[in-house]
Amino acid sequence: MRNKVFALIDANNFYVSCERVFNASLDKKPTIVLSNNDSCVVARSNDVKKLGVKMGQPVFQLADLIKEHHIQVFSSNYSLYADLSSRLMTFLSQFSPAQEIYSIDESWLELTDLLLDDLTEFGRTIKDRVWQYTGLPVSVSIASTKCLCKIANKLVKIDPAYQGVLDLTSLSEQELDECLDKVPVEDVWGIGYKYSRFLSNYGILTAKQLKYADEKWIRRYLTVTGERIVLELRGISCIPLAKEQPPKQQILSSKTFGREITSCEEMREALANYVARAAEKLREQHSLASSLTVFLRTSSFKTNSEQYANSFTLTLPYPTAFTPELIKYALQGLKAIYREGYRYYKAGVSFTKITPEEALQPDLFGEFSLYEHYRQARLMAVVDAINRIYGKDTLILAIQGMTRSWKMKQLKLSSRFTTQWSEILTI
DNA sequence: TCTGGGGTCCTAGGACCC
DNA sequence: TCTGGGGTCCTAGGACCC
Repeated sequence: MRNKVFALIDANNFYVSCERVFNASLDKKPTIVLSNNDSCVVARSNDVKKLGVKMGQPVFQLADLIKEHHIQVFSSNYSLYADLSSRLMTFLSQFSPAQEIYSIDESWLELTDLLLDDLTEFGRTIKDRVWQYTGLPVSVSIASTKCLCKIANKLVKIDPAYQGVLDLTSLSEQELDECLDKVPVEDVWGIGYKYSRFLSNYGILTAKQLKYADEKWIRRYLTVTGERIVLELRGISCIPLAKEQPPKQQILSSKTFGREITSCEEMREALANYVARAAEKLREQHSLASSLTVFLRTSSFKTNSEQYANSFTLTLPYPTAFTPELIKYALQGLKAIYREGYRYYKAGVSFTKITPEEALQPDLFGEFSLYEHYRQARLMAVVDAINRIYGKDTLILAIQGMTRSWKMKQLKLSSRFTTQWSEILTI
């Protein structure tokens, strides 16, 4: 059997690069993008990385640095990033019939059957064309397994000599091992904080050492996923390309509030909004949910005030994606766990036991009526269509509230250049 | 003052079945 | 004396990812 060939295309500093697409003045300026509520750093330009700013670092710790280096600061503009991501993925799909969209800024292409004789050249073509057509800088890494692609991706970002493209399939086994020796074990895809600490206790510190570890021993302590990583490092492909996106088995909507919530009224309003958002996602993938979990918590960073966290799971009498129904049950769950006297900073809702809408089982004896179900589905389809065309939250339920003073902070938001006519770039 | 959000996979253990 | 063997399904918890 012929060895497989995969390419991983990964956008560099994706959120920062998105901000730069429509704002050329940012090109040479150090720039960061913040998480929800403008709290943590989630994307950094290269010069900011060099200043030692860490992924996930709270921005309040950086006040001096931002002033000193004139760092440009942006709130997360997900409408913009999602749209540019979709352009990028569509553009990449022309380079191979087999594509897996892995995250908002990463895509795999399988190149096994393409019979390319110069893979590095092919990688350069992808990189240059993406830049030309989307304005996004990407790195391309090519290898015989997905795990090795991820390794190549680390190397390509460390060493500018590769100029953004690295093909590991052209290397001899010995050259490959030299590369693996440069990668710390915690940078291997699938090895997180706990596993890397465990492995280093046994003297396994690099990707190369993991490659030559006893796979049976690894399986015992790192389960079958660990064994797969070892085999993938040896060039045996165990993680196939996932072309189809299976429907989600869990849909979650949760946020920290812009300020702490202390009244049940506001909590009900916030929760209703989270349910509405999650229900939209549910309908987007044509699914129904039959289980719902509500959770809330106080801030664990506030050590001086009393802590409380709880969750409540309900099983619904029948699967549904009807927002008013889901809100009704979520509020029942909330009633069971809400306690007066705490300062809540986060809440959310999660749907599980998700089934496709066409697999709906009519209930002979219960309160469920198929006729009612279709009426509800049509109503939601109209609401979703209106919100899609005229902007989200054009139509909402009264309980979702008009002021939403608890909403998250986004003080440094750029324009939604590509998805809102009113915010289109003017020259 | 201030600390993200949304997912997946795997395993162990309990309940239950014939 | 001696109390089976082989399964499935579900959930919680722990690991990981971007």
